[in-house]
Parts: sequence; structure tokens; C-alpha cells
Amino acid sequence: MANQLTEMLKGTLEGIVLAILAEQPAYGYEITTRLRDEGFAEIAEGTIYALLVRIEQRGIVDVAKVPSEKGPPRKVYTLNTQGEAQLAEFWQTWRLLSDRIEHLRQRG
Amino acid sequence: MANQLTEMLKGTLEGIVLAILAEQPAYGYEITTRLRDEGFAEIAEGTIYALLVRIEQRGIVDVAKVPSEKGPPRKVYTLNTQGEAQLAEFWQTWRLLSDRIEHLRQRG
DNA sequence: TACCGGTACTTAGTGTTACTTTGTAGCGGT
DNA sequence: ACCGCTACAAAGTAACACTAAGTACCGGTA
Repeated sequence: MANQLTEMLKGTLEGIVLAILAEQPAYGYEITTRLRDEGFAEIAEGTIYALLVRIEQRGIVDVAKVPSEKGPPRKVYTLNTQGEAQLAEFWQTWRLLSDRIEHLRQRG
Repeated sequence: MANQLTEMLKGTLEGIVLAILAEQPAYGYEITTRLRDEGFAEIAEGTIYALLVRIEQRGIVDVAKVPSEKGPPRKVYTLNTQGEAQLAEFWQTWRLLSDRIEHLRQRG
């Protein structure tokens, strides 16, 4: 039986990561730590990497390899123009769903 | 490539249906029409039936067969005690995710 | 020197879920 | 006799978050 939050994150996690990248470019490991600071402590590391591969292949982020002082080189992801459009669409869809659900909640 | 809303509905649609059943017991076909009235026009009929089978098997709803004036007998679903607990948990998880995302949005 | 912990990324496999499509079946109206 | 609406069922597909395991590099310590 799956976790409830896990299922809810489907479709929203990508938007969350895009929002984080919109603030500032970041690499995978950094994103997971930023998410923890943001309160999303339960998100697995492997999930983020898989998501980053997906959005890279869809061409909504630009990637640069940057050497690290400790460990393997970092892959720094930056939101490009398409990514910004995608993020805008995410907020729109989120608002739509969120409004409807809140509307539903005020009568339970 | 999937619709963005489709992915977002994963994990939330079940809660939405539970919320509708909490207002008043209903059968599958009725739920789909109520959803349309609620603004969820894009949700497919087959999706609801599959979902109802799932929550019935998990034992969070009670089922009663009621003859219909037109068409095959209706399966009327009622939220039981476990279902109410499940719904409460849904709202809790929703609030958690929703708050975090809104927090993230106020800085983009 | 050998080991350990922290950093950083990769990949293969699993479970859940919403959608699509197709089918069955009864009823009323023309 | 046919069509449209009501009502449910089931098989197959796509997408995505998670798990688990692995690779690799570095600094510190015993």
C-alpha cells in the first residue's frame, strides 16, 4: 500500500523542482537538500535524479557540468525559456485543481 | 505525453470522490455527473468505476444494490467509519502539500 | 596505509494510478 | 425496430515516485 503523499506528489513534484530552479540554478544533490529545508523531507534522492533526467530530455532545462571540490562533477540545471513556460502552466493547473478541491472542502 | 492535470489527479482523485460520498451516498454514474457539476469535467467515466472497485476492496465504503428505473441496478456507495478516517487523512495530507507549495509560490 | 563518512550521480526494477477502449444490458421514445 | 440515455465491467497503456544497489571522488582518522 502506497503512501498518500507519494501519490499526491505525482504531477506536482516536477513543478516543485521547476519552481526551485526558477529561484536559482542547482544540481541534483543540492535540490534534494533544498527540498529538505523546504519541508519536503520524505522525497527520495533517486526520485530527483530520475526527474532531472526526464526534464532534461524534454529540453526544458539547460545543463552544465561543473567540477566539485568533493566528489564527482556536478550537473547544474538551469531553467530555460521553455522551462519557464512549463512552470507557468504548472501554476495554472495547480490553481485550477487547488481551487476546486478547496471549494469541495468547504462543504464537508 | 500525458496531461498535466491527469498526473496531478493521481492521489487526489480518490480523496475528491470520498469527499463527495461524505456529503451524500452515491452510485458510480451519479458521481461522474456530480464531478462535472463540480467543475471536474475532464474525468473519464471508466476512471471512476475503477476507483470505486479499489476503495470497495479496501473496505472503506459500504455497497448496496438498488434497482434503477432505467438501466441496470445501481451500486450505491456509502462512506463507512474507516472511510471517514481515510478522508480525514486525505485532508491532512492535502493541507500539508498545499501549504508547502503555496509557500514555494510566494517566492517565484 | 586502510577505513569510513559525506558528496554526487546512475540505473534497473516495482507498485500505484488515471486513461482509453470496448463490451454488456435495460429502459423509454419515435 | 432503432436510437439514445442510463449503468456497470474489464483489459490494456502510460506516467511517475520509490526502492535498492552500485560507482566514484574526497578528506579525516586510527
